[in-house]
Amino acid sequence: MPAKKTSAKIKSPPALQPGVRERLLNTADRLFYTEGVRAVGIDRVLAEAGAAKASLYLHFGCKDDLVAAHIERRVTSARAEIEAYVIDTPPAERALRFFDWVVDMTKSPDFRGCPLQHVVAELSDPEHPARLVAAKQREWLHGKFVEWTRAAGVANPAATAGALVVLFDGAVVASEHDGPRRACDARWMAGQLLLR
Amino acid sequence: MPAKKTSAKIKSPPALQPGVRERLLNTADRLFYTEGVRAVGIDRVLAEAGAAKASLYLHFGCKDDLVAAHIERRVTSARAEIEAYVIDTPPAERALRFFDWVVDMTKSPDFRGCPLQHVVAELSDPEHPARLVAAKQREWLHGKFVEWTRAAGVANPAATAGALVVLFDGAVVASEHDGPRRACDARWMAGQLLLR
DNA sequence: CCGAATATAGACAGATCTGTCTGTTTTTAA
DNA sequence: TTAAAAACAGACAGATCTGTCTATATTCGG
Repeated sequence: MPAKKTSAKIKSPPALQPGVRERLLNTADRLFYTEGVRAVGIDRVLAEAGAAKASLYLHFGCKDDLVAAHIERRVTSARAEIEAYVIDTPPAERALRFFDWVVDMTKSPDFRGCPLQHVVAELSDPEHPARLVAAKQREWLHGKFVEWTRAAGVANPAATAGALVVLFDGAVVASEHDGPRRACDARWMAGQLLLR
Repeated sequence: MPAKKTSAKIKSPPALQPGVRERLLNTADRLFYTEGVRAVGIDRVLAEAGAAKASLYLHFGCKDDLVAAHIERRVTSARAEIEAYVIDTPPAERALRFFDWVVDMTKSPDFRGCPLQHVVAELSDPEHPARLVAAKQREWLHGKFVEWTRAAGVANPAATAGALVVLFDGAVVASEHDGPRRACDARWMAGQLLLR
């Protein structure tokens, strides 16, 4: 019996693989983004995560909440990425710098559009928990645009911020369809809008 | 038994209701757009169309092809609408006029985004018949933008056309999330881009 | 060392999905 | 009038979906 303990000790130098919750979320995040939240069933997630069904329902309650957690993770990581991306740029130039990040993102080999837009397309109920998270993120982004356009000293920061939201959405969707060149088009247009 | 025939004659002054194919497509088009192509099952379409399952599979072959027919219909009607909308506008101003149409569309009470974008979000396979139809429509729209920007006499028609594609996509997506005000933002930006 | 918490494994229920097939009824056309 | 074509009605198969439940194994703190 001590043998078991020994093997257990060897097995867990703190964590050889992440905890089951993390594993589930990693897998769900990848599959949901790649194939769509309605196209991917729970059994798929469980199998690829190597987890038990009870674990999923213990940690997330139901599939809808797992989808929401997936969106939540995307939102959190996007915010951190963006903040880090513009941190070394003078505030006045951050709005334009942001579109460099967008271009980079669309050039990533596994880029497949915006998970927030996908979730809105797939889930028609605006009260779905995942959509509530998405809506908050849109407010956050709009707020950032207001902040950056103010810093840039444009004539009408509020209106310009709205325009930049359109440009961002367009860059992502159009790049999903036509490739990253569209994100470059968007960046160029943002420059036109800001540098005057 | 002649009574039956009589009632049949009365019943069909050529067509009191449209043919079954048309009825199916009407219903599918509405449901697919409103709730999503994966969220709506065949039985739903059959029930609301008042049609038999055999009719659906006779006329459309499989669900994927019904989805493609739904997109095809949207594409056809959009082209006709757009052509009609700009017909009385001088060619040089048609690009901008087009964004008036976009604003109108986003103000429609049952506007819920672009069915083509939705289908791309929902169906991850780029070879899905519905996505092939959508891809063609994007080419068509881009071609229109090239035509209109040429007529407008801008410096670089090709580049401007690409930018307008981004603006269009952004207008539709952002309006789906934030309301038609975003389409107005897009129209304003299109004006900035074209009037010089 | 032991009990509580956590995870696994998988059966199960109940619903729903696409697609096929068999009949019956209605419509249409010769 | 009659035969072929079209539509209806719905059973059925087979797969898949979410969510619950039971039973067993593992992990870990006290």
